[in-house]
Amino acid sequence: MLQLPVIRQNPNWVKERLAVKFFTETGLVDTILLLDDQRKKLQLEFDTNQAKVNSTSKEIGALMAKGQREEAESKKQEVAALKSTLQPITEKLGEIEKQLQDELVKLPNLPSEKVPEGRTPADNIVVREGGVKPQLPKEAVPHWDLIKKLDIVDFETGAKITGSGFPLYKGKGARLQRALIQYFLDFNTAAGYTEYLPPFMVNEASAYGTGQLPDKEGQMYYMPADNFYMIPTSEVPVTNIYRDEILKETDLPVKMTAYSPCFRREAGSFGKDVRGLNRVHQFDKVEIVQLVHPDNSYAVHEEMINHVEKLLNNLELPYRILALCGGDMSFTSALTYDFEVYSAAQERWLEVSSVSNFEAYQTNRMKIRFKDEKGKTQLVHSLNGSSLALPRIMACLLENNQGPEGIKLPVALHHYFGGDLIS
RNA sequence: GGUGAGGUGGAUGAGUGGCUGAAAUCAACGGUUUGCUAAACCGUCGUACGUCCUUAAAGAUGUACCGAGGGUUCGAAUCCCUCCCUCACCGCCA
Repeated sequence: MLQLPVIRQNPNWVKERLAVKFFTETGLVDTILLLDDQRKKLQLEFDTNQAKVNSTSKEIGALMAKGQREEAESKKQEVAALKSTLQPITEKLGEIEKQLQDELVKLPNLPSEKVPEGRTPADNIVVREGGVKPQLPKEAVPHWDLIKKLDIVDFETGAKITGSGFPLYKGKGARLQRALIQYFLDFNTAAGYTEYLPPFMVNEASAYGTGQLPDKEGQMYYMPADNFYMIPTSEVPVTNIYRDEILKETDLPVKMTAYSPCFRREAGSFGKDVRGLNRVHQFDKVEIVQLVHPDNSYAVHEEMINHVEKLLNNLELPYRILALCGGDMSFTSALTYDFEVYSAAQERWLEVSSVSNFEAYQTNRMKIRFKDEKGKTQLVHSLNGSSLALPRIMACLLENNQGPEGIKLPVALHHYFGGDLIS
């Protein structure tokens, strides 16, 4: 959620930035300012009336103590009159506050100045590429054929147990998942991230805090009996750890990492996007999250990108880093870099990580603040990134490293997997 | 799921209708003292939204908030109702 003072101070600039995201309902900005104005007026009115009620009530107490009952009674009537004028004000104030909140939530985060212009994924800018694309032999096949041949992921049985898009990992496939999770977590904790294993369902307040609600409600699995949501990423529970907290400046940066399965309904997906492991309803992911001083967030963003890049280098996968254009960024992000790995048999790039700076957008909703050296309370900045999402990493490892003897794993995984070959 | 006890500021914890936005202690922060550390002493030490004042900072002032929401009352942390959570015991169970 954008900070009201920011909108107040520079509504036109806000509108300009929103245009970069192709957010056209700029009338919202004016509506918000209008509501804010009304709110202030009503609050002043309420406060002055309520102050009178409070002081008169005290007088009544004093009169009663002195036994002056008649005066007390007449004061009581005064209060009653005040309260009847107060009632409509209170109601109106409540309404306006709710409206203001509702409208405020509809505004996406403002893109940073670094965000490239553009409307579609084609406008994203390749920042850099790394690794080497393998030259695959003619008989090379996509991962959905490989997993069948090797019998390491069983989609049919997953569909029988649950439904399509719920893969059942088996044997070395299950083991590879475990190895990757373990490796990623070790890599992150070695870089100073504290490991968490969070709840996989969250309540409404948490889903709202990171911006899944109300924007992406349909993307989450919902458990109506308890009003819980299955997490679409561990970002949700992990960032919410510090909801409504005021940190000390010396606590910053807070660096957290967590593994979790991720649940996504992926309503509306179709075609080659969903083939095999390319897009599934349940997948595993290790996430990194940081809460940082607002002055540092862009430096930290770079640091996180380098961190994820190192991981991909260690996995010996060809990758590229994209700066997402205004039209392709998420609602809540101020700047996002996507990481894609090259899936050699499908001959396409697959997104495996998205590293974003949210500035104060999430933390304003969650009220995650810190006291600066002057003792002033301000919002921290939040960032997160995948490190990494497993299924597509697995798809690429399988496709890119296939050979006559089987799948050769990168050195970094040998220890974790307990071997160097899937055959 | 049942029964009982609770939920107060960073922590402990007092507060059963007005003098309580909240005692006290601890922690934290600033200072004095000290060769250094410790101790001692002094001071500061909730959040949000407004208003006034100011270039701003600071300051003054109002309102709300003692798990959440509602109610009673002139007046609620305090009484009542609903919900949530925590703890203990029982039941069930990985």
